[in-house]
Amino acid sequence: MLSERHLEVVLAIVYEYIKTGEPVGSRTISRKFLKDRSAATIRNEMSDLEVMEYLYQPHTSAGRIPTPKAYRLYVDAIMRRQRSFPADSDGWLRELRARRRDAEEALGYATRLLGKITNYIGVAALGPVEETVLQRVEFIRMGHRTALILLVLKGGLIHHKTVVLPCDMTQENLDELSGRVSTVAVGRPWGDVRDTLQAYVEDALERYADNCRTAIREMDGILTEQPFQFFTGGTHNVLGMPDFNDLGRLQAIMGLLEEDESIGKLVQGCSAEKGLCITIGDENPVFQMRDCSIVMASATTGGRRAIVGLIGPVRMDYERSISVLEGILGTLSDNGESEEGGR
Amino acid sequence: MLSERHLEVVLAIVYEYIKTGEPVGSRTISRKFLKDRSAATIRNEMSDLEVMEYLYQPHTSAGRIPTPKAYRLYVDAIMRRQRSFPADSDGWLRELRARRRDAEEALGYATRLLGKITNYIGVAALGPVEETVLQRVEFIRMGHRTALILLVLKGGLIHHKTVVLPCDMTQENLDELSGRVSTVAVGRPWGDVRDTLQAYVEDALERYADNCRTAIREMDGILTEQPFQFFTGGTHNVLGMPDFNDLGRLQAIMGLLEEDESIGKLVQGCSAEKGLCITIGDENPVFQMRDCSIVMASATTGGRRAIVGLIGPVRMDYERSISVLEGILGTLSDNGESEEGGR
DNA sequence: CTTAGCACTCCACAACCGAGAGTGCTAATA
DNA sequence: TATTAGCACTCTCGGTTGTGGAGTGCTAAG
Repeated sequence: MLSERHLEVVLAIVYEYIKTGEPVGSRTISRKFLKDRSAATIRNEMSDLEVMEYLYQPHTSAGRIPTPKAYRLYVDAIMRRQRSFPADSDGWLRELRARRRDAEEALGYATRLLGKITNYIGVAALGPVEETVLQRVEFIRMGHRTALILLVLKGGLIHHKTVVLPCDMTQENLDELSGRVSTVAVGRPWGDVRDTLQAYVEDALERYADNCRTAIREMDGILTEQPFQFFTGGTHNVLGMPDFNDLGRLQAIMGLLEEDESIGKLVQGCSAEKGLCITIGDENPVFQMRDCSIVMASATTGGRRAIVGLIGPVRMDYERSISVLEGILGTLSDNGESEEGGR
Repeated sequence: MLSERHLEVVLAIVYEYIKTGEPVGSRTISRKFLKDRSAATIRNEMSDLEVMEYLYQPHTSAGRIPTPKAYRLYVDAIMRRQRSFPADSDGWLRELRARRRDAEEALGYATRLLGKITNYIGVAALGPVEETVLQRVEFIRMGHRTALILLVLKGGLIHHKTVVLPCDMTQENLDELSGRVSTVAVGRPWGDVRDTLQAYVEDALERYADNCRTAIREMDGILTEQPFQFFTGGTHNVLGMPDFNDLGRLQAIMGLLEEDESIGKLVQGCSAEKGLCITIGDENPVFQMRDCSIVMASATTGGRRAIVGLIGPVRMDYERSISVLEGILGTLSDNGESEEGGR
């Protein structure tokens, strides 16, 4: 198995390779990290590590490059360490805090910020509100047989949708309808009242039964579907990187980041577990991203689950990425001020 | 000046260069376009065109490449021609039409669609509503001293903003306030009623004067600022293109497309004049876009001014781009069905 | 177990060369 | 006078060759 020194060597190689991007030779390790051992000794270790699939050589007589397996080792190691905020992003964090009121705007800004600070790609997914409690319901007549459904949720989130009703209604009728719906539905979780409401309108409002059914169906659609929203920022950052010199692959990646479903797939691994989550290279569910790693974490902002992350090359600076992400996340999340690791 | 044949030659060169991307030689022109003239004759013309700055050579003994000046000539020429819809995008247009109800969603989809069909970058800017007529005003209490301002405009556009008031108010007070504001402001252009409203609340509601002033100020902010919204789609399309082999420049371009102001600058040239508008290479106001051309046009969708465009390399297929853009725009714009050129 | 020494491998880079495409010029032609 | 054929010249592109350097694997000695 892995001896203590094997571990030292492989971690050193990952560290060095992340910094330089060049295959790492035995001399380098001997000179910079394990000063009391000669290059030849290191070479033997490296040879072992190669058969264990922690390293590989692009060709004989080149240095070694870490495999995803080695990165995993490295990442697990630094996850145990304590980190501190990067100092340079303080001003931006203030700016971010100012936008925290609107979750969508905040996440949009956060992704751009992540991109700017780290030079990787920032991504975010904003989930539905944790508990959907209606605060206000309005039906507004827009034209013949079309009405605007307007729902204000507790917490200030607003949903609206223009719908076509089976038959025309005056604004007065609609007001009456929204009044009745309000008395039943406002202040309680939607899940609890939906069926009650259904029964109630069937019973009391048989005059507009069709319209009511449509309206409630639409409301239910709005409130239970509540799709994730996705954000990206700084996609252009990875353009110059030597790790992405294959433009075809890079194009595939950029293409994915324009589709909501793909981003959804990427972050879904994180949605389960709490806290930081890192997928390296081909660990992640979309094969086009095999050259990328994703560092992500979840938070609650404005009562909604959010996943914020960074996409970079497998050879990304995980340590710094984690720090920055935690900084952003701390600022973003509902339990306010810096709450972890801080300086 | 430009003789008839000079023109023929330069147009042929642009046409051929757009198709192949290779410098065009005199033989090619003689063989494919001006069959009754020899290569030597064409060479003389080309020499003239070079001193007139319509063409240039990347090096001696290469063919000629058109300058922006030549592209301008070419574009002006094809603008005069009648075009027909590209047949292949019919299914997508139907899809687009289905989303026309919500201008924002429609434009988002339109840019992605443009990207997909043309393999260039789709952009769009959505302006403010032409006439801001309030249909409904609500103030909703969210917490101590914070309230949600909810404005429904004629046409179905919704604005909302959470504001902090100078002093706390009950929901009843807020309802009264919104009732009063509604009676004055609903159904008339905001510009006409703002001052009336101001005077009225000062007069009749001196009890909440501070709050009213804040509320009206915020409303005015929402309704008069009404910033443009911007959309992009298919940014990854240009990645493989040989015209953008300088990754540094490409990165600058992609960076710009993430900033709203930059896109604003790019489309502002179009906002003035009606109809189609093409900027070629360094004609456009942002120097980083000197390798790009933009084909754009404006429309009205959902009562709002929209500018939709395509960004491609200077060597883009203008003819096809224009066709596609017109197709999209026709589907998108308020006066409904295909209204120009169409098959 | 560790290390110095050495032969070997392979890449990266530069120099070189020839083929091909296209031009400019000149002199002949209609 | 406008057009064209012919020809020498230039420049790029692709392939080949050669060299320096970095790094390895192996062996034998400490």
